[in-house]
Amino acid sequence: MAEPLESGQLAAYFALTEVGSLLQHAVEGQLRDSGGITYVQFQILMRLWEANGPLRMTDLADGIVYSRSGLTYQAAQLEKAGLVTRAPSPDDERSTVVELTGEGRALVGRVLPGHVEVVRQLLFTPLDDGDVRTLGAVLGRVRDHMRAAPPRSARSRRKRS
Amino acid sequence: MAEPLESGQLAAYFALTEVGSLLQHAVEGQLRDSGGITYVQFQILMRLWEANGPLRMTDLADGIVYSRSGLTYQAAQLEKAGLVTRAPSPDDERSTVVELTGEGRALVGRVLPGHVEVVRQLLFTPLDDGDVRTLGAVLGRVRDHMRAAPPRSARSRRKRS
DNA sequence: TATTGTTATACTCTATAACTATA
DNA sequence: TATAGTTATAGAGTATAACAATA
Repeated sequence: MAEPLESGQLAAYFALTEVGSLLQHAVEGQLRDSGGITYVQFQILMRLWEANGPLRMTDLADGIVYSRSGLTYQAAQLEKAGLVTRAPSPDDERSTVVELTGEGRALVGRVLPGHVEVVRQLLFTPLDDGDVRTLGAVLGRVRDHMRAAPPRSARSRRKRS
Repeated sequence: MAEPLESGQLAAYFALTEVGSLLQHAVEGQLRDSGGITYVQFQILMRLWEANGPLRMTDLADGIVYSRSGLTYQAAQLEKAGLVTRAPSPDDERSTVVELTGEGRALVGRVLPGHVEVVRQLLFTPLDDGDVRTLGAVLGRVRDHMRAAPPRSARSRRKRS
């Protein structure tokens, strides 16, 4: 174990981290300027937006790598900003369900186009359709692999099944 | 402007962000456990390690998206930990040159194999050589494009030419 | 005057542990 | 006893602006 990566692997790894980093910073700037929200908050709002309905805190936490207290903090911020509501779940009194307000939905609608534009210009401008398909396929495979083998940090409370 | 992304683009974008995020978290855990350093600190050490000699603060800042004061802070942390030295440049008295100490070099040597192993297991296990080549080529093109068109945040002091 | 870097400050974010309440 | 979530606290990281020194 612990042989060095091949140079091709190293190049791919470095390119991936640099692209991810530059993209994230550009996106963070756009989100701050156009909506006054952070990237984490945007992720939370997007999950709620996609869900098109209320989600439990636990469901929100899955996929967004995060401590539970951190999520509570962010949910409180978003609630203060009037973008989401929190209420006890009818099904399970222990759970809190979070839902997008009209204002939250409006904010996503206002912010998303610019977000998409940044991503398009930075990420997709130099790629043709074949590149995009390939990229999606390869990274999709990697993502599935990562999800299946979650060594995350072996530090959090046992998650799910 | 502001048309939605094609679904293929969206899939590629989501896969990229999720892979980047999961990978970064896994790597952060490994760096903390094996070397007691953060990812940012690791990036700084790696740049110095690759440079194989002293670098000015400004050179260090390039490539690591970062405010200058943030870099000063991290360099101070690394100096306190005995991993780097800082000294005024002989060429330009305004500049500070940062250099890896023996201890810093040893730390990189100690941490890098495990780092590589995490990356290999998470990122490269599900990929064959062709995938890796393609991924590196496509992302390399994106990276070059991003470097050329740096809208970063149009907020920092003008950088370079 | 422009550039390099540091400092002071204030704020945001994050994690850990302790705690409450429900299943 | 286990699970869902919150709170308290404390620390690390970041950015902005003001600053000093050199080119």
